[in-house]
Amino acid sequence: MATIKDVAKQAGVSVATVSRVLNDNGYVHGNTRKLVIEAIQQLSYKPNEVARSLFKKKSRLIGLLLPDIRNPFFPELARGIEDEIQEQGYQLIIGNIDEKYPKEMDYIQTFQQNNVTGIITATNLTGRSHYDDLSSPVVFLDRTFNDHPSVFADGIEGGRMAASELVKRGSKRITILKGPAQLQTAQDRFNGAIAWLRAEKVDFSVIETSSFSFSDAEMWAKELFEKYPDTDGILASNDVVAAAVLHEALRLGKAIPEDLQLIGFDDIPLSRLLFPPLSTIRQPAYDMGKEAAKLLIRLINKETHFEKNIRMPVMFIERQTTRKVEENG
Amino acid sequence: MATIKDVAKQAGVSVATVSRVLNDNGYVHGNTRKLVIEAIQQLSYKPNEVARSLFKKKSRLIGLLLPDIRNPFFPELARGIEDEIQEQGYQLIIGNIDEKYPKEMDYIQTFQQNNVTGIITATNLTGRSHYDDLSSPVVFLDRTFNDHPSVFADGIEGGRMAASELVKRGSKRITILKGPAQLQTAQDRFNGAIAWLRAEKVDFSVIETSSFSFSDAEMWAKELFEKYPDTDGILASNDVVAAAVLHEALRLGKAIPEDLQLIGFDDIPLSRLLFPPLSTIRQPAYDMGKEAAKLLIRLINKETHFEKNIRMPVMFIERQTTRKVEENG
DNA sequence: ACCTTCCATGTAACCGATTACACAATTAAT
DNA sequence: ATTAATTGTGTAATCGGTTACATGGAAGGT
Repeated sequence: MATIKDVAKQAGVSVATVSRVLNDNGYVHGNTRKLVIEAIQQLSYKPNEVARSLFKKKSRLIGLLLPDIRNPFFPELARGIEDEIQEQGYQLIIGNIDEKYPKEMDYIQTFQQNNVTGIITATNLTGRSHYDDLSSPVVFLDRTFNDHPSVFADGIEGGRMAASELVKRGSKRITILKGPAQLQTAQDRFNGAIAWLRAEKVDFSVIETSSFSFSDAEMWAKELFEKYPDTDGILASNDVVAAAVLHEALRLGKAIPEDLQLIGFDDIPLSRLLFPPLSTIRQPAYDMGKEAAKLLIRLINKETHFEKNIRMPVMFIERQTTRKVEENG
Repeated sequence: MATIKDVAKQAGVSVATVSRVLNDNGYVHGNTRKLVIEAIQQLSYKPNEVARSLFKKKSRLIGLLLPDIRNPFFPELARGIEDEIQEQGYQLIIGNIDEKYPKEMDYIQTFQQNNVTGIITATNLTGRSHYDDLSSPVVFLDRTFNDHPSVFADGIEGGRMAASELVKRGSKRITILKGPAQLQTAQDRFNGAIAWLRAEKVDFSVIETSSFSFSDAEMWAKELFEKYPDTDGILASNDVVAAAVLHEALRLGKAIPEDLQLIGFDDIPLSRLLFPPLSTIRQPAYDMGKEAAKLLIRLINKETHFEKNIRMPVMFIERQTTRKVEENG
């Protein structure tokens, strides 16, 4: 790889001049600039980002912290982020945390050692302020944390929407699968739903759950149909859980959506591939990623006067686990 | 952030000595070492990886090139890689290529500018040798390319296995969805299947396809059942395509697996969530990621005498789109 | 006692960029 | 014409590490 010195020699100028044309600052004579550009092309020179980063104390790297990229919601976020930052010349370093505090600390540490210029975190460990004394800006994605900048979907509205769509389509005895207690986003959905159901005086029951894993969800699905065999509308804590409920319902011979309606949450790619295709409350994951990236870049550029906490709209996606409004009970 | 100079001053030694204890090389007196270690802890000093990388011309970063992280097969690979390299203190930079050559070139460029110490690529652009003159080692994952180091699943055996399982369970008129022509892995599966079917003189037909996308697959599924309405065993080019076929078959009222058996390929997380859960040929994606990472690290460390082209075994995962062997034909 | 070898440590060059500062040449202003 | 401001370029310090080399003292061999 050619260095800035090689370019300088080739163009017959000093490295400072080369650097000036590279960064387009300071004074450079037109002819000199041409010579330098030619030299750069001839040597197909690309500046060494590491050297830059060392001097500037800022790289073009952005760190992304996720619970687990295998969870189908996160690739969407990651891709949204990447598409946005890539245009600005940034790169993504990812770290899977598995809800483990030491891993999170480790990654934050390493990110800093690598001079990352910003961090986006979608992890769920709360109550610790390990994000407070970082030199680089941090954006919280799919969660909020104190008054830190954040991008999140409107879970309360989502819960309300799910409940009302179910009732509007004729369900009378709703069962809600309450998501993990430590996840604010899951609680928002739950609270949004029960607030609406109470206000509307609709009968409902609750099954407590503690994870989003499919195999756990299979158990809760069984529990659900044992405890509340005559429920006719289920609000799952997310789409993976909804898939498990759907399985169990079909296994029990329930007609969906005729006997039983079901709404998930997230709209992961899987949801439309289920049978019947799952009605769900969509979080715009890809766009949330994009927004988080935009927000982060604004923070990096020290812009002012922009919204630092972005609530993204959710949307009811009507598929075939809910009935048509016309045919409601 | 404290620097090595701060540590040196605090411990009353030179930076060289600090560096020696950090890297555990050269001579350092026991007492001096203790002083340095204390200073490091007091200042909670962490070496700046950027400075290291600049001098060594090698970072602790590994580049990963993928078609699209949203495709459910790739998060598994990525996670396998990450778990392996993370133990060795490496970080992952990811790039989504979308099968676009300029994007691939861009990322390779940027990786080099960042001194990545190795690259793992799971992209599908062939016929160009843009990997030939890189200074860092490259591992091809889920594909092979000339004699470059690679990790891949045994597609030929997978195709053979899928065909034979279908026939063993009673299917007589097989239809094969032939995957995209430019993907070697897809062709291997196809060739493995038809070779076996021909040898066994089993009747089969072929539907040509050109992508792995679900919406395209919905069309091919329709085409399939129009052209070959009496097929009783389908071999899909992967699990996403299988999901589309499953939808169409259920829509047409086929009894699965009684009237029609179906086998996918990959075993993505979705597959067990389909209804009925999909029988498939499993590629050990997570382990393939791990193996690729191990292989890359061996190359980085310039080890010798190890296998540079690793063929991973595939496995038939029996779920409910195939019949039991006992109840066959 | 003298020479060699091993230890222990420090000084300074180096990695490849950016930029403060110095200086010369040109242009503008009075 | 003289001074001031602008333009163009180079030298060298700097970022934070690693390591080649130099140096000096202690230990070992004859």
